[in-house]
Amino acid sequence: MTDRPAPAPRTARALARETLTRDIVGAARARLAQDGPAALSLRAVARDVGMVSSAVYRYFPSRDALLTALLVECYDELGAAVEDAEAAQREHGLAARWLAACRAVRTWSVAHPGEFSLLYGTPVPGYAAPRDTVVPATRVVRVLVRVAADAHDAGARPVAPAAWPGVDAPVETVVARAREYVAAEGLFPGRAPGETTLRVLMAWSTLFGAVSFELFGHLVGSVDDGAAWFDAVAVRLGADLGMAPAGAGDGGDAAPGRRGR
Amino acid sequence: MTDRPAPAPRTARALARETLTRDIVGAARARLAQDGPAALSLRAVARDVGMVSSAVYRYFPSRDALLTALLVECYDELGAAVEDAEAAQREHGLAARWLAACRAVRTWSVAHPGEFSLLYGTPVPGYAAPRDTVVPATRVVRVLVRVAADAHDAGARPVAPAAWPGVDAPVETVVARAREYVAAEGLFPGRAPGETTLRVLMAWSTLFGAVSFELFGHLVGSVDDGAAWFDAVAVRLGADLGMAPAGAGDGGDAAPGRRGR
DNA sequence: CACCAACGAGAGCACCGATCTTGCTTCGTG
DNA sequence: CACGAAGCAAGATCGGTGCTCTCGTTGGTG
Repeated sequence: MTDRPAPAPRTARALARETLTRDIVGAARARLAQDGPAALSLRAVARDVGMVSSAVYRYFPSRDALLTALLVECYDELGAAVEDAEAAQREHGLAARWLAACRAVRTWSVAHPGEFSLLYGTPVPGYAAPRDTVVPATRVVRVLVRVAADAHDAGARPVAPAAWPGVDAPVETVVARAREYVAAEGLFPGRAPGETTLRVLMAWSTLFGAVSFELFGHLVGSVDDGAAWFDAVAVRLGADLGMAPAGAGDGGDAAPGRRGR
Repeated sequence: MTDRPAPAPRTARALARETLTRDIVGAARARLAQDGPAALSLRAVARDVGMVSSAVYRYFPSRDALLTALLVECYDELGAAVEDAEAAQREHGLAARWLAACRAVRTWSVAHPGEFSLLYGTPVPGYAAPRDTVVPATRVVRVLVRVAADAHDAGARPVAPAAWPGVDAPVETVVARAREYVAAEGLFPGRAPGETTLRVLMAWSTLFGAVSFELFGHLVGSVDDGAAWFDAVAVRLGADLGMAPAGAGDGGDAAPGRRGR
């Protein structure tokens, strides 16, 4: 929780423990990538590392703890992939950053379907994600918020829909908690508008849904080229946030809302 | 596959088989609702119906077959719920129909989280959904397409985004297969526009993502009121399709696209 | 050096899906 | 009506799982 500088594991035992722990996680990672989270058997990973199942319990108190370690590792890997992809486009404008971040989500997920299932699929029956996982889990959406914040700074505004009968809750209260979090983390210059905040959360839901549908086969017969489909989705999500590519329309990096109000 | 009229199970044996099969599915359904699909044990449902595990294999050749039966039952239940909700609003305009269909997706899913996990969660490791499941699985998206088609008929047009650099595939080809399906099923009067088709698929992905995030806890800390959050999402998805509630704006049931082109 | 904690191995528990054999009941038909 | 065939439930069995316990052994340290 606080500082854990890992002060040079002198003893051979501590060193062996560290490497063995990594070996176990690595073997579990391999099985996860191959068979998915539901088929991840503690005994199988024990065999893979040449141990007996009971010996693994010296390193992880339960199968759930091993799952948690994989969870944070995968969350961090995906988060880093998205962060790096976005950062690499920092010179190429908001649209390029948004598109790169979105594409990174799909790229990593398609390359790691088993890990994706672990992160975002059906939770394991009796398993409740511990606190350690929530911070790495937010890295992706933080990138999306940051790009949206810069777009907002550049003048991008999502179009607020007209009032629909029977839908009365104002946007600001729907995403009140999200706005508090964004403010507390300093992700937005000033106070994040409710409409933008909602659209980012919505975009994240859409990205996840699109990847999930593609990976789990809910789009067979409707979409052939997953990458092209995802690009089209990402472009529209960006446009819905008020973004426009550089050189399009009025020449600004971000176009203002498509209709005044 | 062909006609299977189930010609009045005369014999007591066939009747007992039918009721027992229903009992097994019912018990499995109860366990599914309580513990989720991963914890669905064939032995447990056998105990619930007062049988030995091996006896269940007289009725279902494997656990996967039982899962398939549950799958089609749940797909049909969700599909019927969405169809009924939409049909009930047929007199109240397109926006009301769209909102009702969207809400029905969430309502059923929140009421049946275990079943939702089975339908849309991580696929069971070695399980591949058989052909019997694809038709019931499409009922929800068919409703969405039908409402979008009627909205298109009334003049609703989604806004096509500006061209983004690096994204070149035209919309029509991205959703070509979906358009073929829609045309073959006669869901759209005339040929469905690519932009509308894509937006419907996108909306379905968003609805699924929003429900999934809420059910699996990916929104804790960001959204408190799941129903209000979902309403806000559904409204924007409808607006992105070009819909507007009756009486809003120019008074039409569906407003034309918010910006010319 | 002597002690103790960490360690790996093995046996064992309860549970799982799936298969096979063994009798018993019921059905349809000669 | 009777008898064979088919359907049926039960039990044993097999390999697998997560997890706990008890052993020797080994490594680090007072």
